[in-house]
Amino acid sequence: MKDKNITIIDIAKQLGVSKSTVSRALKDHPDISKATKDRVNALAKKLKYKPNATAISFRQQRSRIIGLIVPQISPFFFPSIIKAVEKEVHKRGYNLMILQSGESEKRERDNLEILLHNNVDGILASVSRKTQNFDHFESLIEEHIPIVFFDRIPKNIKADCVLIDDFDGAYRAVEHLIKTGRKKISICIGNPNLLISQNRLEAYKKALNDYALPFDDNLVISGESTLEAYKATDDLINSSHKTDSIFAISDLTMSGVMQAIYKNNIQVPDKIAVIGFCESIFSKMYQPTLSYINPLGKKIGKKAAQLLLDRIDNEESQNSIKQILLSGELVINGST
Amino acid sequence: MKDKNITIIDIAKQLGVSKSTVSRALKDHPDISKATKDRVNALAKKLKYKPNATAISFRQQRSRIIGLIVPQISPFFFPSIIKAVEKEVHKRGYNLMILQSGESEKRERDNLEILLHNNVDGILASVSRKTQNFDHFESLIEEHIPIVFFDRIPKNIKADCVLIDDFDGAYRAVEHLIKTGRKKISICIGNPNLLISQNRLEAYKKALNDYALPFDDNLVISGESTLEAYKATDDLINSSHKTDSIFAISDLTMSGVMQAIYKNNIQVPDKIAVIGFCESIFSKMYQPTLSYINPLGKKIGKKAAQLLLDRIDNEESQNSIKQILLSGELVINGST
DNA sequence: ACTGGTTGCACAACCGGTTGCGCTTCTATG
DNA sequence: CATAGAAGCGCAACCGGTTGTGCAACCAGT
Repeated sequence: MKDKNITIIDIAKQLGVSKSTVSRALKDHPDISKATKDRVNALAKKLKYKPNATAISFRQQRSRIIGLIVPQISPFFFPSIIKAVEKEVHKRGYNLMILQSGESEKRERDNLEILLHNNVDGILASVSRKTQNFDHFESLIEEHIPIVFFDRIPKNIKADCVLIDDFDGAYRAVEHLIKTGRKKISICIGNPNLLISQNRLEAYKKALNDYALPFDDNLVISGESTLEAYKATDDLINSSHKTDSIFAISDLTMSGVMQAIYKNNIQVPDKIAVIGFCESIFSKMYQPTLSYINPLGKKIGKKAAQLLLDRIDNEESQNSIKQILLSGELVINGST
Repeated sequence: MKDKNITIIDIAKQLGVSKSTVSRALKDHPDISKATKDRVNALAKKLKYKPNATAISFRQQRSRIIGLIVPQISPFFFPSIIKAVEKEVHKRGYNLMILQSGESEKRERDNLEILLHNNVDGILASVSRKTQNFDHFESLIEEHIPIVFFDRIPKNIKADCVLIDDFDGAYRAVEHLIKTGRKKISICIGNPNLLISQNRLEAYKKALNDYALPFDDNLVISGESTLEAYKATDDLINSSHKTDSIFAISDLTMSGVMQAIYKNNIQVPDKIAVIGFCESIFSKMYQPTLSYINPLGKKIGKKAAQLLLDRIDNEESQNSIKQILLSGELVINGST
């Protein structure tokens, strides 16, 4: 039970003016004399008046809240996205309501409901891995609720999207391995159904092909979780396929790969080189520090937020749908 | 620009009843006949009526939003806290607005302002490392805004708190090292000004004392960041002090410690045993997997949310201030 | 003195629900 | 048959700002 807040009515009464005058005085409206404005501002300050955001949201029919749906807050590059989104959004006078789907389609739908109930002015979303049916997002678009997808986007969606250029990044990672003399390059993908796995695998194939290296199905392993990636890598290492390098397409798979490497006491990069597609912070958690393609969470967050806010703020010229591809950065460290 | 939403007035008009009747029908008020309720509910469903949460917040003078302030979303156990808080809060019909202070006192104050502007019904907070002056929190308490602190709490604050039992956990970690035969036990703390560092260091001293081991200042190292912890550990390893085990009091220091260990090619646990005070997921990122005290983010989040919601929902019996200590769990893995 | 324009403010509607109160109409009871 | 009470619904105020409109007071120009 909070104490009652000061309202413009309190100020109006004490000053013997109407509440509309107070309202306009506070917003420096030209209709109000300087003398009145000064009196109002002085009293407002004295009483520690805080405008009631709920009342304003209600009146304006806009909450100045942006909804953000992510699969998970934590692993691994979402935090940097969130940070960037938060910064951009605050800069333009909005706030953020962050919800996690936990990779569940049901919770994703529930979260969308929550955001709508809270009258968010727009939504930023990265879809859950398990979501198969995207009609909850499609109906938002039909209702013209501004929405921008990032990183994990629904198939064939008619909305703004901001993406890592998976293909480009993966290609450069593999190319880097090739250029440092590797011949039996493995790739550890995540869930094969994810677009991200597919794209990065395609790039891997293309790079091999471009450099005239054979594609060997045995060198493609997959693990949806760290543990699965660990097992798959362990199997690969102890198989007859003699890989000389591994490209791990995500933080989670990377973690699994490195565990297997430690377990088997493999020299990196002498015996096997490793390159990831991960956040810089994780590359530093291993020895030697890992080479990686940085997925640039910060850039994604900033760009996605900008697209959304532009769409909200400028009501016109919104017919064009923008799909933005951001290129990851290749950082070379001790593992290659 | 979103499409206009259906309101109870739309329903009322179509049905030829007043909006108060619609409102009551929707909430199953006894004054309304079953026939009318059925008609209202049917039409509401047909039109996909969604109550306007902003209007309700405004009228009820409560937002059903809980504000959550954390230093950072990511490293390392905040995600599990957030997840638990989110779950608890949703269960009781509230939503979460998450803000990060980024370990900055200014942003912590700004975030508090944002939450107040958004009329949150209560606040969960873990304070920034750099915050020295807590009057922004104290004035909240004076205004009787429900608030619960967790993990990092202001000194001498008169509010509910939920804490890890640092002392207990650290004691058990050191005790475990002692019982496995270590004699020259080091501790790597974070910022020495933090309560967490101080408490865990005290426990370390007490455990040594209880088991009749001498305290040696040279075995206490500190690193506020991973890099600093790395350097401090590296120095220690290459010094004459011959430590046989290290207790790292946080995820960040742990990461630094392990990097130094890898760099110096030290056998774990043969030459140096390592134990952390970290999330389970991080213990698995090293080889051998690390023994650790689990700070139980999930429990903290749940408990903190429950305390806050209880305080919000039951208006009475709120005079007592609760300070809750949760014990971490000792998990023994390959590193000790 | 009359007109036209400007200045500075008040009034009231409005946003979408909630809720106390009061008004019918119908039923039951003495 | 009169009347008390209940059932079912409408009216209007209210939450705290914002904003279109109206209008009095004043000034300058003719």
